[in-house]
Amino acid sequence: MAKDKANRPKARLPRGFADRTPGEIRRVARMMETIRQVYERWGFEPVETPLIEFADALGKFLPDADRPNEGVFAFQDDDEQWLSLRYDLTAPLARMVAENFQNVPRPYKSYRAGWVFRNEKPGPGRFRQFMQFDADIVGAASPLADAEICMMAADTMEALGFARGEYVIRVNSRKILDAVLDKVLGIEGPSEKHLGVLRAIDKLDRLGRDGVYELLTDGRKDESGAFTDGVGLTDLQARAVQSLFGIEVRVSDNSESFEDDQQITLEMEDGSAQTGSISNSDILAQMFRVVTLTGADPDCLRDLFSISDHLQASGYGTSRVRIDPSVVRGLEYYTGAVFEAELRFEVQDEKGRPVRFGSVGGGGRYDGLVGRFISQDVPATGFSVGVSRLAAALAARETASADDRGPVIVTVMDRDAVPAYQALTAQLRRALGDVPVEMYIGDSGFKAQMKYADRRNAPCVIIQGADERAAGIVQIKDLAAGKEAAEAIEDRAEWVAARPAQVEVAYDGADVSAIAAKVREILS
RNA sequence: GCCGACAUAGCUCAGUUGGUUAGAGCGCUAGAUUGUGGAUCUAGAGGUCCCUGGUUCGAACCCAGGUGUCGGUACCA
Repeated sequence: MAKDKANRPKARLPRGFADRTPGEIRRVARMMETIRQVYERWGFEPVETPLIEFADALGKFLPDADRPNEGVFAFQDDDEQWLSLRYDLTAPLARMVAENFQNVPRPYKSYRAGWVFRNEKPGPGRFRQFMQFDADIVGAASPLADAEICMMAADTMEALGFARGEYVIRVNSRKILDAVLDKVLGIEGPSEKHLGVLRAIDKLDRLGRDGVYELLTDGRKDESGAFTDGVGLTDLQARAVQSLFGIEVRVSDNSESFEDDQQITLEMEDGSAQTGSISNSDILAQMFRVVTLTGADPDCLRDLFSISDHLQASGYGTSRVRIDPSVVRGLEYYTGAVFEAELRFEVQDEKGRPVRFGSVGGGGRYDGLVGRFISQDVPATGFSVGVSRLAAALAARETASADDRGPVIVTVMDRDAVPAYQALTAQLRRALGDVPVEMYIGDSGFKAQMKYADRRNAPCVIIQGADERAAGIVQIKDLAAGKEAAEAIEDRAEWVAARPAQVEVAYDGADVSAIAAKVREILS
């Protein structure tokens, strides 16, 4: 025990990191297995890379950069080379493919899961260590690959238990953004303004259309009074940008079903709304109209038209994968299609406030990433599931799930009989298969053992004292049923005498079948 | 990084225009109950009142600086 209060370390966790509970761990493990099965069925194969890479292999933060620790956890090896904890699973894959370029089949379809780390300010539901589950196709330039990723993402969401309409995979293309911005801004290629516009659009869901307009023009003051610089577009330019990216596609309130080509509402920049049966082709037609109005080359829409066709051919309509011009994402390395998996339902947190989970995954085409390492262009596209956020969403929907359940506990009434309890525990464990069973191994009395069982969330406890042993029986107490009965407790003496939720079962010291049968009944 | 709020028991928080032994609820440990978690009653344990300095006869309270937490915002390859 630490007697020296002044100098003992404080038990604490760095911001943005979290301990994980039994329920979470089991839930995530089950989810990951589900995702894995979907990916395998689509013909993807597993591959794993380490948590640590050379810093220069991960991106723009080079060992000699001013602040090698900005955004990424980095440290120097004993040979002074900078190493980094990976911040996503895409950059390491690109490195791995480039390093083994001669040996991988192309197109190379692979998946991997693991912890990634970001050294940035955490927020609610955002951590500095979190789990991602990626699937990527390297070496396929065709929109077929993008369409496949989108469809598989939709399959994954449904396999995880999200009904059609509870989620949607939204798709857009960076090429359209690039082409239209070149025209509107009058600047070819990437620029400060260009980036600023994309960042502003990316905040549409949080700030709303007016907030985005402020960011596009003169800047915006947030609720704490801090000021964010605007991009400095003219009113005309800002409105031109919003005419394309401001097309909001939302499910109309009276839509009960989530069939394909459902009733949806298109809100136009001029404030009008058009409601009707709208398909991805309809959305594309709308985008085509706006693109040509800005004078941009409509060829930028080619990929999305192609993806739309492939989706339709495979029977994936707007209820699953929907083209949406407001998707921006991952600003730096995406070169074409971009995807985002969005949850469309709300849940309440423990304080009753509504929580929107929003984006739980995303990805896109990154044709330049592998090419950074070798003198060859290698097209690639992929998708990443934010496992931690998804798990939080699933947990918030479920109440008291089996994931939280503890073991059946054999209590120790008299210490002298421990060998008999051990025998009973071993027999029961064998008879119950995958149901966990344990004997109480602490030092406390019987009452404390019941508290322990309660805290472990045990489904039931096995009780055998001298009386029971003499009579050839054990008591089985159903803790959950007991808890329910306890709501009506008035007088303790009566309550204890009645022994609610407790049954006697025959046990001769060898045959646990009757006990096992009763336990199974309680578990079911 | 910028803006703001907050910092008292394990948790949620009260507190005094600056005054002596710093409180509540919940939780925890135990007793009432030789063998039953959750009800009730009782008792107990648990605090450098974030840190440092200043003002004062006297600071948990006022002032300054620091640190930390939370929220917003920016960045997010």
